[in-house]
Amino acid sequence: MAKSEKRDEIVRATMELIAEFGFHDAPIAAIAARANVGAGTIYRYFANKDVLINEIYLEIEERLMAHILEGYRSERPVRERFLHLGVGVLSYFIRNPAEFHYFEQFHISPYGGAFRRERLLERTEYRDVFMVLFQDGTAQQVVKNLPLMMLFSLLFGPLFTVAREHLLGFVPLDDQLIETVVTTCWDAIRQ
Amino acid sequence: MAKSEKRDEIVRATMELIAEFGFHDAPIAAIAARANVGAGTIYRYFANKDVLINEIYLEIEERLMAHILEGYRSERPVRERFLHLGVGVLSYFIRNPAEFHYFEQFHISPYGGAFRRERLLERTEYRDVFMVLFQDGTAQQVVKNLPLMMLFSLLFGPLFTVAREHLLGFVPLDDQLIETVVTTCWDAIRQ
DNA sequence: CAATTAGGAGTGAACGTTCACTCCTAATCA
DNA sequence: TGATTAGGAGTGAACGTTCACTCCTAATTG
Repeated sequence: MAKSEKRDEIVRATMELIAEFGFHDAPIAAIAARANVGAGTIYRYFANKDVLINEIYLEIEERLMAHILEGYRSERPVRERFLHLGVGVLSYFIRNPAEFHYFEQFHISPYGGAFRRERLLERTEYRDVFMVLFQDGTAQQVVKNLPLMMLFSLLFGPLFTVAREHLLGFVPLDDQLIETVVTTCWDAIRQ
Repeated sequence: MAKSEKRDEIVRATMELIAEFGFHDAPIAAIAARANVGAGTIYRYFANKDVLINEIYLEIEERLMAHILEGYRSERPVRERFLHLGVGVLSYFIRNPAEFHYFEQFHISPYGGAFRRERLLERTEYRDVFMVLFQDGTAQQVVKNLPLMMLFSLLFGPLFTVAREHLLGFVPLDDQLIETVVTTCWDAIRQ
């Protein structure tokens, strides 16, 4: 196994276990077993469990961004960009359940709150692309004039909730319905 | 202290600690200390920690329902009922931060998934009032013809996300903006 | 063969849970 | 009515278990 393969296995194993059992029930011993490495090996790649947990979040964010920015054209109309990004987020997560559950649990837990507070002033690709989109939208008066974070919430709230319901088996999602959900979110924020 | 006062103190302490530190960092010792009871006392009221955690969720749900059903008139038009319930949920949670954070963490964690699966076939006041509302809406063709759980998601997704952003200090919410958020959700689901 | 990396038994701390005991209240008795 | 006893809620030290993390040996690499 190549060096970075081991790191990847640890990340994958941790993500899967926390997605399935939660932060409170994913001990290092279980992570090591699922990753097929020794417990000590984990500490060669990560200073401690908290660092591991935080880094996984960053990795998921990166992969998600890479996916939704594929084919994204910032010169297109606001509505088209909105649909592209919304569909991108939703389709990525329902194709990657473990990443989704991990992402959500992290985001809602005190980890997520602390993380976002530290990041408040940082510029991130993640924030920028959505910020620019919504700013364009309000400037062109095609989007309601609401606080930026509220527009965020009106997109991500439904997306995450629908993804969760789908993954729990409470609502069937296909490409057609994904499109419908995002269009419906657009109906909410459009002027 | 009357008998049930102790139970209430335990519930309150657990809720606050889990809201602030998460499931993984709210040990029984800390709960007992904050509730001003002995550790053993907790086990006179709850069989074990898992039972305690699940019962608190039920209690929050009850209190929330009691709040939003106050003044609810099921004979009024769909839009008016929708606004009443939406505003009720959002205003309850931003006035009760610990309950909100607890509710969210529970809901998104594996606890929540297991809980909802067990409950699938049960009838609950909670489900009924929203189900009837959305059924009326689609029957009267004032609401989009979408799966019930998707209509749920299009209301609760934004509400919870906005509440979270507000409680983390990322968006200021007043009665005026609460009304705006719910109206905006209505724009999403209305035909 | 030296240097680096991996492994997993070992470690002390912290965990949920228990249990022998202490009050305090209220029923019973003289 | 005052004295005695019974009952049960409350307690926190103690228990066995599990945890995150360390450290020394073994394996691998160049």
